[in-house]
Amino acid sequence: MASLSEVATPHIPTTSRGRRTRAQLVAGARAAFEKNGYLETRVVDIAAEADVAYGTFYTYFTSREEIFAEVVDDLLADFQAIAHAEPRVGRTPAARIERSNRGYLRAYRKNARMMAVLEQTATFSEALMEVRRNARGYWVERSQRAIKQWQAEGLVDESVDPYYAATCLGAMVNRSAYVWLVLGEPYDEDAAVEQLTRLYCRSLGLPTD
Amino acid sequence: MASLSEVATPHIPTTSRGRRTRAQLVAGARAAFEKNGYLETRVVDIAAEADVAYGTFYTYFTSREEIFAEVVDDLLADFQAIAHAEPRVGRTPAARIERSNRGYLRAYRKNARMMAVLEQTATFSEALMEVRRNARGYWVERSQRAIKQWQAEGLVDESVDPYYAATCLGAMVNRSAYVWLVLGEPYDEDAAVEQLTRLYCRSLGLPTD
Amino acid sequence: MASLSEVATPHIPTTSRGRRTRAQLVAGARAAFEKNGYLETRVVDIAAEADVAYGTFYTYFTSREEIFAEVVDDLLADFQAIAHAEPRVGRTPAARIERSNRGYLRAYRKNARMMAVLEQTATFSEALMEVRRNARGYWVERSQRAIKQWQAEGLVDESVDPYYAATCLGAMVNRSAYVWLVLGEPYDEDAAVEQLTRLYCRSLGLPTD
Amino acid sequence: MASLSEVATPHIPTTSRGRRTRAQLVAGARAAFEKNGYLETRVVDIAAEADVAYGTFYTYFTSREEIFAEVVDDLLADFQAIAHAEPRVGRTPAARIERSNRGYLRAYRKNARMMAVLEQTATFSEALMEVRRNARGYWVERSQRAIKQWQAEGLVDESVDPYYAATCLGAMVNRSAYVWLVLGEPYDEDAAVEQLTRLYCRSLGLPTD
DNA sequence: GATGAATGAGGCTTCATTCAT
DNA sequence: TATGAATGAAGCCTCATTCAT
Repeated sequence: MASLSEVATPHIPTTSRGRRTRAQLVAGARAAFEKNGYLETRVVDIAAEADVAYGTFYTYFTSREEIFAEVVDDLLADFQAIAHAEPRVGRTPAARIERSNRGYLRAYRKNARMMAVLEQTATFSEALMEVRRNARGYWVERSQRAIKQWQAEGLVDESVDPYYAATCLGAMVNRSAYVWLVLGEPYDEDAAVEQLTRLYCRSLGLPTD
Repeated sequence: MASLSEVATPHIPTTSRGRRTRAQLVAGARAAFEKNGYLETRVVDIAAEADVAYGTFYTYFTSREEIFAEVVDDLLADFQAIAHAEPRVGRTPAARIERSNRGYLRAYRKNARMMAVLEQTATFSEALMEVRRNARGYWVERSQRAIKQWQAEGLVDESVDPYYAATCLGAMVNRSAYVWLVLGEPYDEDAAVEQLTRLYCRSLGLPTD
Repeated sequence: MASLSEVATPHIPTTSRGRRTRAQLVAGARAAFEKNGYLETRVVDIAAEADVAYGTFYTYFTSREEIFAEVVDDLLADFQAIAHAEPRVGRTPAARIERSNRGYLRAYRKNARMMAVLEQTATFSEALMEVRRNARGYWVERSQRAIKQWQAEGLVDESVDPYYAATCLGAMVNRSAYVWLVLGEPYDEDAAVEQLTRLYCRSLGLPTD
Repeated sequence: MASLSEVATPHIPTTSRGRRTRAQLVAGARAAFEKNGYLETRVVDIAAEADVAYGTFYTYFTSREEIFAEVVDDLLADFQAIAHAEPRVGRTPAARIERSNRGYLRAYRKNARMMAVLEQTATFSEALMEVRRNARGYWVERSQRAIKQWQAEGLVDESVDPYYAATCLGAMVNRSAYVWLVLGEPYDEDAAVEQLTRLYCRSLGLPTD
């Protein structure tokens, strides 16, 4: 997954004081974005959250876009880390699917506010649309490969198109997480994982164990 | 479904000339929103698209948000109309599900640009979030009732939770449409409907006919 | 002489009220530039001098540069008009030179403050340097042609190089005007014209009448 | 001629390291001013050119204006030195005038970039206007004395006003140098000196040798 | 002394909304 | 009713100067 902030060239501090200030700004930016969304966040809000003067923001970043890119990079890295931290508890397809779903929901829940902001920005920023596209591509690609593998093993019948299945089931998990964790529809994590996994497996004709 | 613009009290023209101008503005607004998204659309753009003077906008609307509400009302009405215009070709669950999915995709495709804009605005406007919540509620409610009915008829087993299933499968259809029609991922409508329906049915344990 | 504002595309008002406001802005800009120089003139100063709101400036101009270009165009037109309004009182070279010098000094005096501002801006703006270059070229070209003519008539000897003479004598008149009318060195217009003309004629070997 | 920086009280370094740093700053300032003009030169540019840290600038100078004053002092000293380094090759008025003109053009050429910057700053800084006024006064005063002397010797007739003549001919030389060396109009130094001197002498009625 | 980070005042521009014709 | 001009609040960015290490 490409880094969003790769192209950006923010000022890199030399001193430890500078490193501290820069980190404060990134943390402050995340707090501000989570509190007010991207659109309603002003540079002055970021500076206030970071507890530095207005002008200090521009010592390290040239725009709100630039610091946002860095916050998103951190977000995605954290998302991946949490999602993949789930313990492997079985080797059956259902176990793998459940593990993936649980990791996804957990990572989403831990970063729900920023995921909402990312979802927001992806609707008007071409660059962030690309970021989301890449993130989606990553999950869809993984699923597609697994489905093909299961078809090769005779576990999934050939009437299933791996591309459509991966896209649709990915959409299901991603959007369900949004509905529960951003829109705030009622849910229980265990039940959600269980039902998501059941629907996922049965739609492919896989045993639910 | 509540109308977004119910609360607003827009100026209602008495003369036919006024009605024409007002209609031009609504059409111009939709064109402008579709072209540039909500955020990048200025009142001046709407007036220009409508081919009326800047100030005329405020003869009929008090704000950009107000005219947007009206555009969204029209959008949702059109969406419903198209979605429900699908011919009933069978009485089996699979036939009903396919009809619903096909109607949804068709309606989405016909209004894809505005759906993208609605998706955008729903990320920062509480009122529009409510509109989307209602639209979602409508589809989920319908599905939930159908699933319960199928369970009563013994077609769907009791391990399926109607609320989660309706939520997740609704998310699947809604998000897949977004991925294909807004993000532009490749798809073929017939194949998409067929696969969506297959996944939908099998996840519930329904025959795909 | 090319117009500086040719490329600019300012908003052209439709109504008479708009025309009045725009004219107020141009007049206010000139007043502000004359009072504080180009560098110390803020958009807010121009708006204040024009007695309009801050934002109104941007209804007609996109920047301080743009309105300045228009003020300079007006300045140069006025300069030319005044300089050429001198009555023709004789046909001898000395009479023509005196007439030119008197016209130049008079036009300079009537526009001295803006000439100072133009001189200032020409030191850092490539576009305005070009304007000044053109204005200079106009006068030098005229002189050069006259000198060649006088050489052809045997009034000026061949040791004079028309290009250098026109350049140097143009520099003399132009800079003397600056010294007297911008720097404020003491001078009397009649004496200045008389002495300038004397030096000019004698340097070329022309009779001073 | 008064020194521009006389009133200022810059920090005078005690150590040799300090002296070196200070000298680097002055050299860097000149380089920066010549590169970008006064207005576009930032303190950070000066520090960068001098290869010292940003804050070090303020160890030795209190402002951009202060270091500029010092650069200008150096400039004028160098100008004088070069202008006066011309060998005395004759005692006739024409020889003295030619020597002065040649020295002026040579000194101007060697310092053309900074002369342009000085010309720029003199349009908005009262202090630098004074500096230029003094420099001008120096040359005009010298010429005026010479003309009076020549009048006493019967070499220049009484119709010439020494003040006007010195002012105008000084303006001619000064502005011609600017036109050639700052504006970049084509010129050849020998021809320029020759023609300037010819015009200068003949305007006063002096033999050109 | 030298360094590089922190500060915040100042000026610019946009554009939703109001107003005069 | 239609028009298009006028308004000014809000947010952005720069950079001279000050400060902590």
